[in-house]
Formats: sequence, structure tokens, C-alpha cells
Amino acid sequence: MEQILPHLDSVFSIDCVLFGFDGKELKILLIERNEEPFKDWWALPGNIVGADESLDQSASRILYELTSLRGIYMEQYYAFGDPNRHPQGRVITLAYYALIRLGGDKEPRPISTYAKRAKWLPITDLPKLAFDHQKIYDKGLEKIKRRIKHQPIAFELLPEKFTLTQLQHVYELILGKKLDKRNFRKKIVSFGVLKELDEKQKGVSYRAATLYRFDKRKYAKLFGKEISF
Amino acid sequence: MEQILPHLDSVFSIDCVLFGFDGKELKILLIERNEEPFKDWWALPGNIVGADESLDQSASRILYELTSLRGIYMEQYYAFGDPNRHPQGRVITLAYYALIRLGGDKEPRPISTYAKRAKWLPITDLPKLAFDHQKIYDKGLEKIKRRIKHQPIAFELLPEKFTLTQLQHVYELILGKKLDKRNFRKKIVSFGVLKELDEKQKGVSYRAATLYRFDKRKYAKLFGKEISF
DNA sequence: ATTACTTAGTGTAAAAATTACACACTATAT
DNA sequence: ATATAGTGTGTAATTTTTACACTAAGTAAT
Repeated sequence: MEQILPHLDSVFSIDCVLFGFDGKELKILLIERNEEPFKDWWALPGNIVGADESLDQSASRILYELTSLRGIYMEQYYAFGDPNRHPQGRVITLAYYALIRLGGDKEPRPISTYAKRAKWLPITDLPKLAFDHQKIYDKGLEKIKRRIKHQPIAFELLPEKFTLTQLQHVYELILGKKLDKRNFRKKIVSFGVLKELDEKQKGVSYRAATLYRFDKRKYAKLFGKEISF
Repeated sequence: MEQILPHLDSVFSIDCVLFGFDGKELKILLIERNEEPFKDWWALPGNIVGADESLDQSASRILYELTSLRGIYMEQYYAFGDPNRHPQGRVITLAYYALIRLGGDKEPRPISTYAKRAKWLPITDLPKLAFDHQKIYDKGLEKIKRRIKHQPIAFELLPEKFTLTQLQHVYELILGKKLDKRNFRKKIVSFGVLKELDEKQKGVSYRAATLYRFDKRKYAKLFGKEISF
């Protein structure tokens, strides 16, 4: 195919805020850069969009290369394109977030050459980030805060079977505030997208809680309607 | 500055859905293309992002070139980057919407060479659009539907002084449904961002309605809190 | 087996928000 | 003076939201 479009020296990349939940803390995956600029700084994982990749594919690829995970809920949320955001040239970047259940604790291995290592770091204690990545992260958190109030994305962070307390915990971490237990349960149950299982939590040294599962069928019917917290 | 970043043949553009309200209808500004591909088709106005422009600046420039308007509320809402969305090469485009009060009826003049003409067309009767512009428009409308429920953006479409009926009309057009007059007024007034003026509508052949103004100060205090319809 | 510990699980009343609904008023035009 | 067309207003019923505290169930230690 002939390229007859005008041509500019701009680079288009994708950066990802990968939110992970291990049952206790909300974390994001950061990489420690191995190259200038910002060598030795922590940064959001990202990469140039490939010539034949869609944007979503590109984001999935970045995720996969870092975590070997597929089928993760990802969503683009904002493009950052300040002419000076990258010291070495014009780089426009599209930010994605992903929500990941950190089952067990397989640390992601660093792979590409530009990263020394990758690490899940709790959002309550993040290092200084390279480029404008702090801004990108801030906007990402803001976005999922808003999103979790209207769409049932919290499930993406939990294992298939979970307790209501765990679910509430996720909401509290993302929204950054405590919620009333009884009201939370009343409300979340009233949406009708939870399926109570005949199964109890195991391995806890106290009364075991009932496990629930997210009911995707019921959710599909309800889709479009907004929920709210 | 040395360019040491990798280089790809991709083009980055911005497309705009300019929503306009003339007091009666909701319209968008379309241009009739003068060049292949899609010569003679209607399309969303758009352009390549300039080397030293921020994204917002670029969107504002596109708007300005078409309408001579400045200081208009614009917001980016989604990036479209399917590898095949442009028949002549890879073009990633970032979509913006704008909300514009169509005071009087100064038709925008077509300017750039790639457009035969530009025209405000009612959203109830849009032609087939070039490229994936229908998709871009659909997503834009969806976006402002959601946005108008939570943020007072409807004011951007109205003249500085407006009646409550006009305001309600805007909500109804965007949400695509009728609202109850008394409940609408109760609610919108309860937000406390309207200032009632000592002035009445003029030039109508029936009882003149009271004019209101949007109170930006009060809104600033309230910002962050969501409103809902 | 008793006790201490820890989290699970439940109800209600008050307050606030939402909905549904209809008619008299006022300015203008004829 | 009469017709017309849109303005502007209140209330009761319903639903949703909020605030709030104790008992039940299982585990661990003695």
C-alpha cells in the first residue's frame, strides 16, 4: 500500500496502569528503567504501538509480555501528548488501565531490555515516576474510581469465588473510604448480579464466610443501566 | 534535539464532533470532502496534530479554522486506531467533542483545501460518513449523554441568558427522552448553580419566561460532587 | 470442655430523594 | 374580549439512602 499521507516525526505509544489486588492491597506494576532517559527510575510499562496492531491489541501485548496474562479487562482512558512530555522527541501516549487478580504471588519477571525488573508496588507507597507517569497514574486511579461506581468492574480484581467482605474491601480501597457493611451488602445484593454459592471460605481461623460468584448472565441483561455507590 | 526514538510510519490526527445547539435542534458540524479517499463524502472535521502542538491545542485549532471560535469547551474522549481505519495508511485518531451555542446563524465557511464546504446538520438526519466517522460520532454522543448527567455541561450549548425551558430542552435532546417539567426545575434549581435574573425573555408572543444565568462561582465550589439526572 | 477471639451476618426507623400528576397565570395577537 | 401558547407552581406516595449494634459461628488456646 502506498503511503501518501503527510509524515511527521511523532511516535505513538501506549502506557499501562496495571492495577492488581492480592486480597489485601491495591498495587500497580512498575518497571525499573534500564535506559536513558530516566535510567534507574520507576515507570509505567509501555511500548510503541506496532504497525499492524490495534490499540487494544497493543495494550494486551504489553500486559502479556510483562505478566504472561491474557484475557484481562483493559480499557483506554486518556491520551497524553504534551510536546515536551518526552525529552527526546514527540511521543504521544495513550493510557490504558487493567484490573488484575493477583492469584498466589507470581512476581512478573522483567523481560524486555529496557527494564531491569518489574514489581508490584502498593499504591499507598509509590516511588517517583519517570516522565509524566505520575499524572498518567493519577488520572487512571481517578478513572477507575468513577468507573467502579457505575459498572461492576470490582469483580475483575477478585478471584472467581469471593466473599462479600473481600468485595467491600476492594470498593473501599479504590474509593478511598470506609463503607457501611450492612448498607454495602444490601446494595450490592440488590443489583442481582451476585450468585450465592453453597460453599464457604476455607483456611481462615474464624467463622468462614459464604462465597459468591459474579453472575455474568444477569449482568448482561442489566447492562447499560447504571449502578451507583 | 536529536531524535533517537524508533520511528514508525504512523500518522496521528484529531477528529472533532462539534455539537451545536441553535435553540431548537442539536446539530453537528460536518465537512464535505474534496479529496480522495471518500471524495464527496461527509466527514468529521479533523487534522494532523502539529509537531509543537499539544492535543488540546490541536483540537482548538481545528475548531478555530472552521468556525473562528475560541474558548469553547472541548474534551477528548476516545482514540481510534484500527490498523485499517484509513485506506491509505496507518492513522491513529483522537476524538474530541465540543459544545457550541449557535448564536444567530453564522454558517461556518469552508476553508482548508480538503473541504468543499462545511455545514451544521441536525443529528436526527445525518448522512453516511467517511472512514469510521459514524463510530466516532456514536461514541461521542454516548459520551456527552453520560457526561450531561453528571456535570453541568448543558450550559455550554446555551446563550449566557436562558430560560429553564430551553435548558430542559437541551437535556431532552441529548438524553433522547422527555423530562417532567416540575421535577426538572426542582432538581436543577436545587444544585444551586443557577442565578435567576430580573429579566424576561423577549420577542415571544406569549408570556415571557424568566431568564437565568449559570453561576460559575457556585459551581466551582460544588465541583467534584456529581449531579445526576 | 470452656473460654477467648475474630469475623459473619442480619433489621429497622428516620431522612432524603424521586416520581407522578393538573391547573391557574400572563403576555400577545386578533 | 377572546383565543392561544407557554410559564410557573405544590403535594402526596413511593423509593432510596443513611445511620446504627448485636448475636451467630467457627477457630485456637488452655
